[in-house]
Amino acid sequence: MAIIVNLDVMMAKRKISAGELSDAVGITPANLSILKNNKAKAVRFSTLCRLCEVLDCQPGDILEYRKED
Amino acid sequence: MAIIVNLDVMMAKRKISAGELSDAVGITPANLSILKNNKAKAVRFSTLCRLCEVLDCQPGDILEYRKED
DNA sequence: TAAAAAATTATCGAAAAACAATAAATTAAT
DNA sequence: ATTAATTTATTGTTTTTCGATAATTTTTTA
Repeated sequence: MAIIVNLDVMMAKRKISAGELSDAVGITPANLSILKNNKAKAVRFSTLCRLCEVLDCQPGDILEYRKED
Repeated sequence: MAIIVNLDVMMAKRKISAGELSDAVGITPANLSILKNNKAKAVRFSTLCRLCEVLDCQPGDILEYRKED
C-alpha cells in the first residue's frame, strides 16, 4: 500500500541518464536520486511538472499505486 | 504547463461526495477542497495513496500534466 | 424562496518534508 | 585500476502540508 516512483522506464525510453535528467529538470542529482529510489515522501507539482515536461510523459507514467507491501 | 488535479471524474464514477471522501481519506474537508480545486502545490504520497485506495484508482486517474497555460 | 447542508476560502500555527549545498561512499563504466 | 556516475548522508533553509477553526459562498432541499 504505497505510491511507487518509477522513473527508470521513461528514462530508458528517452535514453537519458540521472545526471542529465537532474540537470534538465533543475534539481540536484542527490534529490533526483531520493525521488528515483522511493525515498521521498512527497512531490511538489513544480518538480513533477518539469519531470513530465523533460520526459514528455504523464504523471501516470511515473507514479503508481500498489496495494501490496 | 502545470499539473492538474482532477478528482471530480473519479468521484463521480464512485458516486462519492467531497465530504465522504475527506472522511474516508482522513483529511479535513478544507484540505481536500484545496487539493481538489488545484490550490495545492504538492502532495504527500501518504495522501495520494489513500485517495487512490478509497477511489480504487491510479495516480494517473487523478493527476494530469498539461502543456498549455 | 427560505432554510439547511455542503463545499469553498481564509487564517494561524505547527510539523513535515523538499531542496540546495556539500561531502563521503558506493556502484558502474572504461 | 581509474574515472565517472550515482547513491547516501548531513545540515540548514525554505516551502508547503495539514489540523483546527471560522467565515463565506454555493448547492440542495423542503
